[in-house]
Amino acid sequence: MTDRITLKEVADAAGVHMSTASRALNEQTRDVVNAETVARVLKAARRLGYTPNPLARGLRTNRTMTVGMIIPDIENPLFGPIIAGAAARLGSDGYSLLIADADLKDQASVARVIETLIDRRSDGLILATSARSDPTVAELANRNVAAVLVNRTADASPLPSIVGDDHEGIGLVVQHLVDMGHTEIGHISGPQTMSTGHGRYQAFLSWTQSLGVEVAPTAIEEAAWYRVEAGLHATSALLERRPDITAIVCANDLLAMGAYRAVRQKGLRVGADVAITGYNDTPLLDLLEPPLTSVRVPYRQMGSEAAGLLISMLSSDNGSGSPVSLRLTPTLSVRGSSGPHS
Amino acid sequence: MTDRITLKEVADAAGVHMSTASRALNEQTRDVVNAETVARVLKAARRLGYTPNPLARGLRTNRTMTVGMIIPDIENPLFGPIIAGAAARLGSDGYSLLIADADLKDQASVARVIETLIDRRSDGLILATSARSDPTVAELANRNVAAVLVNRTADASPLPSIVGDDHEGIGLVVQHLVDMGHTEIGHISGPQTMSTGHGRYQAFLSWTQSLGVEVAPTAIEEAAWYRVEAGLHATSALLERRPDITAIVCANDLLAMGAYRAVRQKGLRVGADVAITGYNDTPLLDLLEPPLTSVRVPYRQMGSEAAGLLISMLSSDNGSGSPVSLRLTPTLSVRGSSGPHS
DNA sequence: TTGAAAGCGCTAACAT
DNA sequence: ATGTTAGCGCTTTCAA
Repeated sequence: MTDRITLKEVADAAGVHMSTASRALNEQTRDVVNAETVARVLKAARRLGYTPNPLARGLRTNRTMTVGMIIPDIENPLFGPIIAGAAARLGSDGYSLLIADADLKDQASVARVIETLIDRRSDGLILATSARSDPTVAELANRNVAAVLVNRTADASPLPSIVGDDHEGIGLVVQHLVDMGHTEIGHISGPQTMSTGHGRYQAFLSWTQSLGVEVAPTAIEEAAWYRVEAGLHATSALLERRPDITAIVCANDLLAMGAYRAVRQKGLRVGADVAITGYNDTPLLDLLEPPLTSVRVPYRQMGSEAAGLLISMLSSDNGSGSPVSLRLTPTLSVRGSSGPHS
Repeated sequence: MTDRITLKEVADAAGVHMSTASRALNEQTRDVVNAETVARVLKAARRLGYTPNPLARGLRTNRTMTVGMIIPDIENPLFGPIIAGAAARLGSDGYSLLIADADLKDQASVARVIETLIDRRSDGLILATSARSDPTVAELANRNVAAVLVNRTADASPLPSIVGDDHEGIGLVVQHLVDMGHTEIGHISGPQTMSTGHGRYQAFLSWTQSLGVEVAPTAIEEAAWYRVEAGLHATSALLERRPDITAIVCANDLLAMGAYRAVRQKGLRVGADVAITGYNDTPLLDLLEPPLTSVRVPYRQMGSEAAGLLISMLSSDNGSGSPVSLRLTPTLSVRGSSGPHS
């Protein structure tokens, strides 16, 4: 690569000492320097194409202006918007985003990846990985690492989190199904080890109860993973047991895809015979026949807010004002898969 | 964060000088040091939990062990696997991945993002953005920045690239359609400003010709963007003009989704009346009715190969052995959308 | 085989 | 308002 201009060269070109050039270039300390000098330094810097060496600066200031993000499996379409939102917010504050993807099934890999990011001297971490009981969350808090959870959270997490409001989201779904005249409503829950799976399950119980919909334990089936196949099996089991069910609330879109298949395998029609709803409003699933009714979560904003929260944690010199977790409000995209009770 | 152990502390603990500790810790120079001393230093380092400060090291060595990656729009599901593949390969070689997403429609934003990555002293760059004529590609080459193009390439690119073999992929599709008895085959091409759009278009012409399928210019329609709506409009226009067409090769899956709609709007059945094929084999689209026939590109491998190529460029002390571009072989996923000619 | 010393480029006390 | 100085933690000559 081209040889880089150093601060000293800029200073020489401007006829001032290095430290004066440093002060002139730094917004914080600029006002201490003679205005005319500042102009001269800035001009020289621009002319020479000076860009500060972040390593030298970081070595001195002990900040890298880098944030690490751990993604469980980056191929999940969920994370694109989260990354994009975080990257944009970080970039506008001068931070860069270090990405590491870890295999969630392999706890050791998660730990290793986190260590890498810390060893890199990331100023803070954004975690998209956590299960409800995740030892690393507590450990990071203990080690006093600045970190934020996004999308999922841990039980009684010592780390702040930005998540979707699952209670609200499931409420929209259940309310909608009730409005459509359904009374026999089932639930394909996500894994109860994840906050989303657990939260949506609890929300389902809570809303059906408060809306006066009776839900027997037989109307609920847990999927072990967020996968199409798991949704297929769970729904098959559910329909076998409870053929009277006319609407199924799925804990996410992949499970809903499995439910589509199961319903069809039973010779029933999605939407007309059995209403199905998803969660996440994954792109392209509105192209299905029938298009999937799903809860839209503002994932891009989620990434952005997580970054913002972390930045505020990093820049609060005082330890005051403990950072506040956020619960983002979802909306319901009503489509053909959730027809009226016939 | 916790106070970090420095090399000096390790050296003191081991009762040697800092420079000896440095040599003992570095694989390259370890053999210069007394074996017993090495053991003592390593033990001390492990006991104290020493991790080298990458900023100090980078400042000294002028390498950050960081690679920057520019993504056009990270929300495109294409890039998840590419990122994952690259991150894995880089990680195993001690590199970290800096991600920046740029708005492709905004050339200035692309340039800004690239500068950020360079200013960060990334050792090299992976670009997933380039159009066929992209000034930044030439500029990077001129500036002698180590960089690799992935997924797309530029015309006569001075930078090596890892892309899918579009000629091969379209060949699989056309051959398949011919096998199914189709003789009136149309093409919804991608934007000709992108190498994928152009390459697949050329491949379509080439394969139809060599397989003896006559293709009038009226059988081809260009979509201005890779979007569902563009596919819808283009396909509508195509079918309006050429109602005799029984098979449509789409330049990517989103365009194919638009084609589904257009075909249905004409009161025709996808698969039975008009065969449709896509490109990319986007997850979940096999769940459509009918499931989409599409060309599968090994995107994860693509990311991995790109990283590997860049690493080899970075570590070749000699300027010899110019890096070799790669063209990865795709496969065809045949599904219900490409039925036989009836 | 090991130690001493310099310096990568920057910031921040301290001095003027 | 500006210059002097020290030092962040490391690698790497040069000496011993």
